[in-house]
Amino acid sequence: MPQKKGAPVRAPKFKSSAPKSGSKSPKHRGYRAEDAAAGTASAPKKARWSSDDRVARGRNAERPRGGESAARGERTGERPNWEPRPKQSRFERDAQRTGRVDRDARPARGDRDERPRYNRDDRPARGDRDERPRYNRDERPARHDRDERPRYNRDDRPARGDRDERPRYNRDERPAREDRPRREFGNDRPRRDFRDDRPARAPRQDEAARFVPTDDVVLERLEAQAIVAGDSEGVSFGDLGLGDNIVRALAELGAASPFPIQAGTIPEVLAGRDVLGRGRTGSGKTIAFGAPLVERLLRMQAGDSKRRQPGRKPRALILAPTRELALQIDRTVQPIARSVGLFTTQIYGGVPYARQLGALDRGVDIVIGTPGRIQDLSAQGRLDLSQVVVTVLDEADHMCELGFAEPVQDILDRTSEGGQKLLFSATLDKGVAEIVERYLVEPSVHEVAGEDQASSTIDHRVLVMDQRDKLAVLAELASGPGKKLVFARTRAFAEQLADFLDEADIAADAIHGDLNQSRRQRALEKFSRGRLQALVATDVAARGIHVDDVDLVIQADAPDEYKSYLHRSGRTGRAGKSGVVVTLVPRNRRRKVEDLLSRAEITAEWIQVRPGDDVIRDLAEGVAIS
DNA sequence: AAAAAAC
Repeated sequence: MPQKKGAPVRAPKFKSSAPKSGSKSPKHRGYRAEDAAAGTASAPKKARWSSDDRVARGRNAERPRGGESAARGERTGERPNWEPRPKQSRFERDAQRTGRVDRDARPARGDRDERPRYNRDDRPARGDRDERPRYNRDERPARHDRDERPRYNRDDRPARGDRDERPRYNRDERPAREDRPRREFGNDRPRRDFRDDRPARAPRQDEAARFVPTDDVVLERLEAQAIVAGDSEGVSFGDLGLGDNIVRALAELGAASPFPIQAGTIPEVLAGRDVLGRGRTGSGKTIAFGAPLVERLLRMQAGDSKRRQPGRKPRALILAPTRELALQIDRTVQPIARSVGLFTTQIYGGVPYARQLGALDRGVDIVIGTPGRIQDLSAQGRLDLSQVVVTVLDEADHMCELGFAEPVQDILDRTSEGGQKLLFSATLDKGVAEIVERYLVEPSVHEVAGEDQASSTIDHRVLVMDQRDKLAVLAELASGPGKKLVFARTRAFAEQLADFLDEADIAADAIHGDLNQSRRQRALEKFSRGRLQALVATDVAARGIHVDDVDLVIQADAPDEYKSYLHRSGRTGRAGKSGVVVTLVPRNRRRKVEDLLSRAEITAEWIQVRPGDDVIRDLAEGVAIS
């Protein structure tokens, strides 16, 4: 198998020259066993590197030392002051930092500032790189422009009064935008009957084939029965129809009594109806479909043997748009299922088949996974979906978008005809209409009444800044205590930002689709456990992912789609907790972001900032600002 | 045009 793009690549060892004295002794702080064995390239003095040395080792000759990046050189505008390092650098640095590699050879903490930060620096040159043209340090503009400006010192900032002259962004001076009527839930419109106008099944061979660029349009919401929060007051999971074991399992998961969306949909699911559920991010949708799904399977098998029968075919299927989300759903559903003797398994890509096939052979009741691998196994005849009588689409609107719709429909076609279908999302809209018309029968549609921004626990800020100040502002925002989730629009930029933050001594890692599954999971797990200050993500982490106590969501790039804004934001402020979302916007993108927020029906405070401003520090430190 | 999702 070819090397995965994101996997660390070992540099070939250099053979010729003899080890230098400086690295020979195990007591020397530069000592590395493998260097002694393999030999070290000519590094005359260990203390400092010449630019040639650095160039010879394939590194950016002007790469800064850690910690200075944010403050240096941004305003020259002539070239980026910071450039990405090779991908494995953060990984290796992490190994060094955590001591998993070379623990004993690692210098005492105090020594580290005096020498290059990475073991990489001690590695031999790679001869094959020498021929490639390299950036020449001597051709750079003189350093003086950078050296004159010291690293930004908070205490040297002008007193507050001096800064008042800078205009604060004034909402009222913004260009008027067309008055779009607020979307209504349409309680007075006739309820749509999805069945009667269902068209004959259309051929769909070409649907995914052609690329149709779509605007970020706000689709009509579906008619829904409003769930009034107060109605579920004092109602227990047991009252809703769940059995004792399941209620106990829910309590152990921390769900003592039902959230509104759960109170609304659980009885409907138990009644066997097709259900569309819309509850905002962090409102408890997983339990809303997971718990009644288990209860239903249990009721349907009443009388059958409770024992796990080998080869038993799955009777329920839960589809999610990302592997991490599928895993997370399983972490909630599995204990509920196990409490009544049912088994779940995860079927998703990026991992070997063997384990998944083994689990299927042992017999499984609920399959949870992503479309690709499920379609794959199913087409191979190794996953029989014909007994699936309950299918859930989590993030259903997303699952109905281009690229997902086709495999999702293929999978739905393989499930038992007439099986129950449950569609859930925080942004459920008419985008699911085609699937609904094709596969659902008289769905009952639910949403929680009064879920608008006014009732939200999330606070939105837009920081308008010079494009070239972005990195500095990001570093300031990401410093400080607490978990910061940073979103970038592309994988490459996410990777760059993680490197950049790590360089700035902010423990950071990245998660995106270019990384192998184990690195994706490891990054997310480290972040969850509080071992990272910042996790930089693409939209792979925008939907559904729950991490306790993310206090700040930073959008280094504004998203393209309003739904993405809503889902990214929803990584904070979960289950009624408070949270802050900060979007970094270069001046020339203001209009675009205004439109985006308007589609998302979000009102944010707009603030003009420069690096070092109090606002930024306060946001980083979680100080509430009115 | 990007991201995600199979090998």
